[in-house]
Amino acid sequence: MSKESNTKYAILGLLTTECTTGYSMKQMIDGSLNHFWKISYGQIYPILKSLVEEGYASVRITEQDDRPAKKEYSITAEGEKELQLWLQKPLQEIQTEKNELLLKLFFSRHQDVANSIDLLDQQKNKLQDRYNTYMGIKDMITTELNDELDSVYWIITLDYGLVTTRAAIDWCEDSKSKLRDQKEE
Amino acid sequence: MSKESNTKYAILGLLTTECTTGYSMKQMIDGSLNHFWKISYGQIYPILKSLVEEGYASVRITEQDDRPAKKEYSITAEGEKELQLWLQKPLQEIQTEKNELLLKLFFSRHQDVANSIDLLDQQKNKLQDRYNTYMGIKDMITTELNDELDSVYWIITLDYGLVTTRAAIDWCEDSKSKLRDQKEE
DNA sequence: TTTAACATGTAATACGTTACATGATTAC
DNA sequence: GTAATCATGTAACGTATTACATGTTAAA
Repeated sequence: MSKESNTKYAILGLLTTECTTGYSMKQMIDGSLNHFWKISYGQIYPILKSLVEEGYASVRITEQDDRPAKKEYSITAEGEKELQLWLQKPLQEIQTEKNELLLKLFFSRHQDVANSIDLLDQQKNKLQDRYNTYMGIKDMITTELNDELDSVYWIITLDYGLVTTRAAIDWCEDSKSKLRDQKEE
Repeated sequence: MSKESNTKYAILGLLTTECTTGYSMKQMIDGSLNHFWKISYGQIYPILKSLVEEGYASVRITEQDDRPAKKEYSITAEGEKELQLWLQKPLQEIQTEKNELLLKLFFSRHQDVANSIDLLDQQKNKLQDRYNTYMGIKDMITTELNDELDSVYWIITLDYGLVTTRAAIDWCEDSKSKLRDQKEE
């Protein structure tokens, strides 16, 4: 049983949105799926090709007056069926996500506490930036797209980023306190 | 500028603990670093070899009466210096962690809401199991190892797992409510 | 005797990124 | 003219997993 990657389904799913070209998919992923998925052109184009070969998508080349020609992909009936099957398939085990900060802290026993606190501050800043970005997107969705039926799912996925990032930010502060307390002892 | 992997430093760091063999490192990682790092034998043994070649570690073969012979590694002065440098190096950018559930939810607009709720329940159960495991380890550390100086860092890394998992569990419930609300409309 | 735990290692494969390569069109 | 955006693609490389391969010792 191979641990089949979901990347293929990310592309297939994007074919059900307004994304029809490899280029626009990349933009969509970098923009809206950014906090839970990423993908490079080095994967997108070969996967699109293979989706056509498998019968899950079709292509046609569209000439444009004002832009370079593009390949427009659309999902086939078979592709939609395949997507449905994947959506209904049970989730795989949650994989451990590597965390550089935690790895460093784990080996920081003989290290100066000041350095650990500095690392925690670095992380907190990065997390705070991320949090603000998500908040900005959420505001945009709730004010501009409140009528869209789809927006519930957008909000849900964004909220995941927000709540877990918030928890991580608070943890940074907590951990700094713990380290300062220990220093005094 | 290559995006140098931290895996080498995970091994180097383990050499500062009671772990001296590839086998015991694997156990340690699967046990105690489990929520923020993982590694396979296919990486451990080649990396240990390369650490020796780089002068960061040394080996000796130890025969045992009751067990198969093992290779015991120790960190060298140079290795410790290298580890220090890494500990003090600024954190890389936080990478986006792929999340199968969020990917599925993002493409669930035309899907039956019941299926989305089912996926959220699956995730919640997995998260709850994980949370309980972390709690068990934390109890063990706080009751049995409270005297150890090192325990602060263990607690901190564990707490990260606890607070982010807790946040994710709550998010699952929230999201289920949101989907149910929308269904009624 | 056979299973589990201890112990080490390599080869094939999968997955993903980055660099490379090309070229059109638009806006400054 | 030149930078930015649009647009597609491949080759080389890095990273990590899995399967394969081997063997010891202890406990049931």
